Amino acid sequence: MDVSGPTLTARDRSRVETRARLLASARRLFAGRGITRVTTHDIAKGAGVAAGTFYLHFPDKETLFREIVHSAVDQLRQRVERAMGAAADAATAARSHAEALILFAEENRDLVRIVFGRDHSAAEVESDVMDHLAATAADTLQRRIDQGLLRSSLDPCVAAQALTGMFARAVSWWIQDPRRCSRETLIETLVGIQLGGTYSS
Amino acid sequence: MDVSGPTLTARDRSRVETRARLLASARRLFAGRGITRVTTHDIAKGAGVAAGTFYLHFPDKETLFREIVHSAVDQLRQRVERAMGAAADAATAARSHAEALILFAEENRDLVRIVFGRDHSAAEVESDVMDHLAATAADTLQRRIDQGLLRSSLDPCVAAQALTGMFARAVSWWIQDPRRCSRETLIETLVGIQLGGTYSS
Amino acid sequence: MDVSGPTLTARDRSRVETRARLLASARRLFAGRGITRVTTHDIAKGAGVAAGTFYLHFPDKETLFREIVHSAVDQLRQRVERAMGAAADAATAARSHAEALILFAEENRDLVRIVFGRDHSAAEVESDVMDHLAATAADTLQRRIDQGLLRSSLDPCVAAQALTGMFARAVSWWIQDPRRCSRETLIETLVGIQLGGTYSS
Amino acid sequence: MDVSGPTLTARDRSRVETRARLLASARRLFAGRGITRVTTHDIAKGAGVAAGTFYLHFPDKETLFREIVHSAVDQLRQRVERAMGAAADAATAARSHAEALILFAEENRDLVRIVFGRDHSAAEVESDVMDHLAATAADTLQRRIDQGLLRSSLDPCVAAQALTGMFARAVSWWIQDPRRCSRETLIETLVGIQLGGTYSS
DNA sequence: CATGAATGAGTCTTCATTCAT
DNA sequence: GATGAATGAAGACTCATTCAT
Repeated sequence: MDVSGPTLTARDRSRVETRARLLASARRLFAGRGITRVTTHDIAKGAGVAAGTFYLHFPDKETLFREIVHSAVDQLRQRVERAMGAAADAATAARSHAEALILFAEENRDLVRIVFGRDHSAAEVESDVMDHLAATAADTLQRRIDQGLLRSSLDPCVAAQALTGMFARAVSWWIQDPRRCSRETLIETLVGIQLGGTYSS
Repeated sequence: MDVSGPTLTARDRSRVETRARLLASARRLFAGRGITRVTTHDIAKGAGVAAGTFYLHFPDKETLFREIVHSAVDQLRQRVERAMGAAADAATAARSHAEALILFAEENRDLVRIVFGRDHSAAEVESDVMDHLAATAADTLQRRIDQGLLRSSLDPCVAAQALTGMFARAVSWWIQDPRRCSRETLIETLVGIQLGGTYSS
Repeated sequence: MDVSGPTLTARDRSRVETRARLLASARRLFAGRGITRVTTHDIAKGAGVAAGTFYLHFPDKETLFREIVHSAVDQLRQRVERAMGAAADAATAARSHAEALILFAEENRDLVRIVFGRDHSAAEVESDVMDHLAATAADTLQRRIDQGLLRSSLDPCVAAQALTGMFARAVSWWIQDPRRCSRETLIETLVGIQLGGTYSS
Repeated sequence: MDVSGPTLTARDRSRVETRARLLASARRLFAGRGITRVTTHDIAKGAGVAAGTFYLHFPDKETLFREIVHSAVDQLRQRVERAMGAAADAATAARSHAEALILFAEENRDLVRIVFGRDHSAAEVESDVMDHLAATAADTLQRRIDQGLLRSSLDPCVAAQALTGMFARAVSWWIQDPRRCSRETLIETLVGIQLGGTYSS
């Protein structure tokens, strides 16, 4: 298959593989025990390498965790963009957005639990993620304002924070135990609030 | 032996005072450095007592922190109840609710920052607070459903999580730096979303 | 004996004792293995206390070592001052000085070996000691210049460095193995150089 | 297979060059940070070779350092011998000796600082150097005794240690900051002590 | 010869918690 | 009740050294 020449030497491949195994080991352990209760030694052992090897690939546990989360956030953004790009009207867009978000959460339950769960030793990383998501949301809302789609009484920055908080909380609450309500109910409610608020008109 | 009232009272008073000083010392230090970077020794020293005394009043740092937060949450609930009880209609109630929340946050900036800020070593406590607030919100929403005030497409549990997440995020974002927007803008937007969603009708 | 009241409580006494035992343990271990090959754990164990106790008394190994050395240097200075104060003329003073130095070295062989020996992980501490001794020597020489006792072709600063280096090297060489020459020979030679140089007139 | 001369020579040359670059890299780094704070990785990287290559040329850091120092000491000895060989009388010899020493120190400031400076992680190497220099000095002094040039009250071994210590300390003190006194003053004082001691006759 | 990824023993340091006084 | 010295488990991180390629 890979006939593109020696882009990766055997050594490079091994390096990349070790790194990947450390990443996988960390993700697995973090999901099970939370970040603080996992040591760099645990991660190395879980990856089948020596303790020192960890530091050949990551400066510390925090940085490794950031990398895991950031790559996930990147994926999420791509998904959401693709989902919303295809939407014809506001209602469809809101629904696509919610569906993409929830699907992603289902496919990355471990990560959502680590980042938003009770033992979020995730600390600053959760903040970074939220800031990032909120910033993206603010951009989107600004565009809607320009298109006259947003209610004029809303401030885009505040609304971005509000919606980000709303989704993060609702989705992570649901993913904690998906039996809490049907996926459809979750989507309906989240989309409903966006489209018409909470009060019956 | 010594069964005389005053002595016991004096003892009790001193006990209560020591406890209060520990609480105050902890709150002050937590606000400045975040929970993980404050040791029980720091708290004791800040309260002017010996290290061991801490354990005469609290089993551990976590419990002490819980107590600080829980008493604050209690206050908050009383305020919100009082504020909303006086409201005539849905719009007024939503506004009163938002105002009470924001006023409380302003009066307890330290605490909000500790619980919801970047370095939320608050960990599980934030979760507890959110769960508590969401449960209260769910009750309120259920009552509104019974009164036919809530949109029928909304699930009260999901909506409660969503609104709690929305407020927590928006208010803690604003309190981090109140120059980010005027208090009025914040209130308008949060109330606006509840009353009519984000899209212009 | 100690009827001066409770200047030291039992607790203080225990604290002081622990500290003293750590100091003694360190000195013993340093002499045997050199500083770098002694860990704080070793010192604690040697003193019969737990590892953490070390840090209750000293911020680190280096500081502990400095304290050992500085108190010894203080003693040395007192001895030398006393010895030279009683001297009538230059020749007597030089001899008293050398004798005091050598006596001190004999009584503190361990320390001399640690500070000036082969494995002087003593590092900066040796430098500090030498700087200190040289500064003291410079003062003494300056006084002699004022009294017209010193040869006019000598710079007191340079001479202070030279004499300090001379004594440190010769004495630590001898203390390494006192059978290398008799104490009298050592003294004679060191005093002789000071009084008349190395060449026969 | 390849037994042709030139190839082998090229190989050898590359081997010699790699070795030289490691030596140069080490010397540069040692001067800047002191020995302990330079790792074998640093040295290899500074020489533009891989970490493992280091061990193809030197068994360890210590040995490499010894080599640097020993070659310098060899140079020094040659210089001093040449300088003193030409001297007609004792006074001239002493002056030539001092001048050669100081000139060498000026040309090898880095090395002097590493070996004798504050952070002499040089450890045992300084001792070796001093022992070597002292042994050489002892030989010289013995020869002078045989010629009747040395004061009879001096023991050549002790005097050798004393003079070695004197020069090492004074010269390294001066080289640390040559503005401390003029080169002439330094020479005058060191020669003066050798020729007539410290006291005015 | 050179490479550089991997090794893993070795240390320092922190801090919640206990307990004799 | 208060004290504060002592405890000791726990974890992060370094770096000389090896060895398969």
